[in-house]
Amino acid sequence: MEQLLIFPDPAPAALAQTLDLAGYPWKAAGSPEAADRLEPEDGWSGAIIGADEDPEGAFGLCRALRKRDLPFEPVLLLVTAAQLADLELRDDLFDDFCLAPFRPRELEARLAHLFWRTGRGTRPELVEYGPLVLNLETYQAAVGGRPLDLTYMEYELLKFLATHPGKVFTRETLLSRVWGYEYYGGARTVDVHIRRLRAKLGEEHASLISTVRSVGYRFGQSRWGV
Amino acid sequence: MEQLLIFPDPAPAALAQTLDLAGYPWKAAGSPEAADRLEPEDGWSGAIIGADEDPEGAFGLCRALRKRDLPFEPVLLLVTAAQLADLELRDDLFDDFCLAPFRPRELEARLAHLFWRTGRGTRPELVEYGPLVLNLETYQAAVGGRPLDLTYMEYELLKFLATHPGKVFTRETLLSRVWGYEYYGGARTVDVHIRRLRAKLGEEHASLISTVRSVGYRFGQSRWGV
DNA sequence: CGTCTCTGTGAACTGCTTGTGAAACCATTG
DNA sequence: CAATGGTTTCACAAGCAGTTCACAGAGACG
Repeated sequence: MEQLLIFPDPAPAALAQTLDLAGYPWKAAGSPEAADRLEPEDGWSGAIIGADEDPEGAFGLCRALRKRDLPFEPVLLLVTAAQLADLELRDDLFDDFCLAPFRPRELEARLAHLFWRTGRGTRPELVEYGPLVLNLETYQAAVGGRPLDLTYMEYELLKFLATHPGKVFTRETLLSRVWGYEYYGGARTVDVHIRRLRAKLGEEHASLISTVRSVGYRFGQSRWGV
Repeated sequence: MEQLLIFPDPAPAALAQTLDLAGYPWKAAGSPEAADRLEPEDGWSGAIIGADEDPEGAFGLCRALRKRDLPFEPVLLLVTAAQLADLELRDDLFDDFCLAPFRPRELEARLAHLFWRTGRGTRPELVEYGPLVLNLETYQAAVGGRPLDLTYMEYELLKFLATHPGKVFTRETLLSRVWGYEYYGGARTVDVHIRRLRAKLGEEHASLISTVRSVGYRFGQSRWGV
């Protein structure tokens, strides 16, 4: 069986012991670079990221994992009770979480359930909204049946917006969530990428992205009902 | 928002309290038949199934929910530590689980994440008063079902008023609370914005904002019914 | 090493938002 | 009824936020 990626390095004793007892092979890595270096031929089967000691490093690793091409590995986050509130805006960085300190039985159950449901292909590889379709596996996009030729950042920005339809994001939020938390750039960057997206979407669908003056940008229409 | 289905009936006090505090509407049902009978028009938005007291009934309900046609509702299972082993062969009956007794924060976080990954988004933060609805996430407003096209300051002013219904604010207070504490502007500024708001609310609803002569403005009815 | 595309930024341009003064209007009071 | 003080309405100008454009550095690729 493929290996699990553990953060941080060295792996917390309780975690290592639990995984060994449960029969999961694993390797610890302390950074995205280390994770790349240690990665098995056929990729990681999943990751358990401890966020209790070094939250920044932990979320950075999550982000790095999510940015990679597929195959996609399920991410289980270990957090303290105090960190629960922080998860709110980071839903896209993990697939399940477990409170630390954890019960070995609970962690095992979560791992088993996580593998079960990702093995089932529960993860949506398509993002659809109205005429827009994003294929997350092939990095392709289409609107109204017409394929879109998007660059990397354009795709990432559109993906983020399309997975949160209706919600308004400030430029700062977009910069941190799409470009990265450490990124420090001007707000014009966002404007111009929005403009390029609208141009590629074509006149007909340019209105998929609307401007909310003095606030930011919104993709699609509001969702009053849900 | 649609309602959550709770098992068993009556709902455990801790669960009911947590959901009420978090703002999730819910109904308890003790059997698949009761769940069908109580189901809202637009279906359940999800289910929280307590399996600690009556495991057979709980899993029976899960099975019944999974047998139904779409729409598919996410199922969160509450289990005791002793029951973790039972989950092994029942992966298909639930989408996430939480150990009981649970921490309210953890349950909330699991609900939010569950809704996020099943594509239902989180609950929109709404401010409602009579026919008026403000969606704080999408920066949209509607009155009597009709969308309002408000500018930034109009929206901010209306939001402030609508979150303090019945209370009278002087122009000075509004200037400092809505425009900012350091803002020094004329009192006419408030008047004109109130006027623009009333115009956009339409003749029918313009009276939502009433003038209190020599004092200021009030949103909604006074608490004395006058 | 050269070429090409992608990406970020400064600057000009445009249109809408916003604040303001003045005038009309209204309620209250003497 | 007239006087007064407060409110509504109007029109307009200044400023600001968003759009658009052109360009240069970075990075990928052959």
